[in-house]
Amino acid sequence: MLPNAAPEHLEATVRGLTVQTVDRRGKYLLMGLEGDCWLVVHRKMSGNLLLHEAGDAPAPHTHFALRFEGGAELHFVDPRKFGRVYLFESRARLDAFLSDRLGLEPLADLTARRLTAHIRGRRGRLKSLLLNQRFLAGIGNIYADEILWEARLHPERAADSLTPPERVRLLHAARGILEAAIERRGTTFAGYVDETGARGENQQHLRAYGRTGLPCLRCGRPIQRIVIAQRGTWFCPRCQKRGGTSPGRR
DNA sequence: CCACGATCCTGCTAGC
DNA sequence: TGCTAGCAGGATCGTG
Repeated sequence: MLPNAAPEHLEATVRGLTVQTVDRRGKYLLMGLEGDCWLVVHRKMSGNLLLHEAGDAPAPHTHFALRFEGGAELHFVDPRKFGRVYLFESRARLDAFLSDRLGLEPLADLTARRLTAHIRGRRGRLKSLLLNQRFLAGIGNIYADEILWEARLHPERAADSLTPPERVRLLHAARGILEAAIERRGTTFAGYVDETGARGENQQHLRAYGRTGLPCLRCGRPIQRIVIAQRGTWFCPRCQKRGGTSPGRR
């Protein structure tokens, strides 16, 4: 789980340094330590970061822990072992890593003008594009489906075929879905919990993801499941027409 | 630029 | 009840 640092090197480098900042870029958690040193965590599919008291027995599948002065410990628990912890020894190297992988932040950088410029020449399907972290950073399978449902856009629409009003709908849906999910402290399906072990609430508000056969909450038509880019994809075949115009319009 | 499949892992569950 | 195949919130790489 340490792709860019040997465990001994990471431990020796980080030991004794104060955590000065905690931030996020896409799905990467950024811990800024003294001396321009950066610990970066990606939870991938099954990782959880849990705050423990010193001496608490680590949960099964605990692969990494930081012990702080005063006795708190931050444990990285990840059954599937897809999660990763990176060490960067300067902000410049961290930024190079991030900018290689991540596009615009939907909650910070996204404007209609930038979306328009960014989407030009993208002939792939909307769903695939939303999952592409180099396009927009931080959107995963659940929120991609929720965003497209909210925007009333078919997941297989060619991205560069969107009209200006459709792009505005996509932009507003991306912001709105992510803001609401954050407000509800995340979406807990299999095991996601926050650092205190608390589950999110957003799974109670999903309108497309996982709702095969259940009535669309806008029009009543059953939600349909297809597969795009090897990922389950849920949408309303009436509200999210391939061609564009949908019943909620006008 | 894009689609697809394989890959890294373990846990859960639907179906037999 | 017990077994097993298939699937899962992600990202990367190779092939075409």
